[in-house]
Amino acid sequence: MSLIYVDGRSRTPIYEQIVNCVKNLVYTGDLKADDALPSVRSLAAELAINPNTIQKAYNLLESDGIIYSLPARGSFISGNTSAALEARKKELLAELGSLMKELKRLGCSSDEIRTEMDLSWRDCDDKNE
Amino acid sequence: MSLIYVDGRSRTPIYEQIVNCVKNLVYTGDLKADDALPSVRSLAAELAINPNTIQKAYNLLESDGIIYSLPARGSFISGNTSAALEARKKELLAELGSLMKELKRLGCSSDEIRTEMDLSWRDCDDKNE
DNA sequence: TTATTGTACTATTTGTTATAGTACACTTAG
DNA sequence: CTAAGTGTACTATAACAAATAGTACAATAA
Repeated sequence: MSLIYVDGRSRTPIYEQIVNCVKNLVYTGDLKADDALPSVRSLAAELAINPNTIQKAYNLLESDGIIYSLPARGSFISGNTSAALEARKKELLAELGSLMKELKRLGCSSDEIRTEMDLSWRDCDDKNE
Repeated sequence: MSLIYVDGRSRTPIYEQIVNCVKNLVYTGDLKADDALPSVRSLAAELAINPNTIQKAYNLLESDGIIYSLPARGSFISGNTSAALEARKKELLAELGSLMKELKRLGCSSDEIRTEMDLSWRDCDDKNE
């Protein structure tokens, strides 16, 4: 079973979830350079979605420099992914920033946010143990 | 000119942006109980979008208890909006939480996040001056 | 009276997402 | 060599949400 998962009820498109999922797996080290990804067809079967959706995700990953694909061979993690992933982190930090601003506009106190932040941080630890 | 604005390039639907915008204005005190909202038609004209989109947003706001509408009169801020807005804050805090978790999975350090957080906080101050 | 208000419709358009199906050239395992 | 599996490239369609277009009605306010 692969490490890639998807939430059909989410508002974010499936192909985008896959893109993010693979990026995260690379960043955490679960996937390293030249590791093979599941084939388009097998991953489609496993996630019970259309192969075209997987292909779309893989295409995006390739144009982002995260993976490379060899016809008749498979798809693999790129050798140099750091730049692309740094960009991904910047994206997420930007999201965090605008969320913060909206919360502040809503009258949320700095302490309130800090509390939520620490809570999530600790909650994340629990899952990793 | 009204305080309500919209970003046509955003992925979040226009009607949802309007809903959030009004909620924020109430929370910050820019809109108080029984204040009149722009009429469906005038706001549509001002934002250069379809009246039906405004109506959809107003309907959602009404079912959320944020506003009330009187036929042939207009739409106005509700008297008791605290419960609904507390819920909105909870929503945003939950978003913040999952964003935090993803950043942590990406290997983002607690300090890195704290820095971004402080930066956004200060940036928000600047705009309000 | 006249203009403006919220409201309620139906129909249509647009864009994105996802599915369905086919086909081709290539590699690998047997 | 054969057969299965690979990425890739198509076209067509379905499904859905979002937004637009247009009309109509009853009530209010100037």
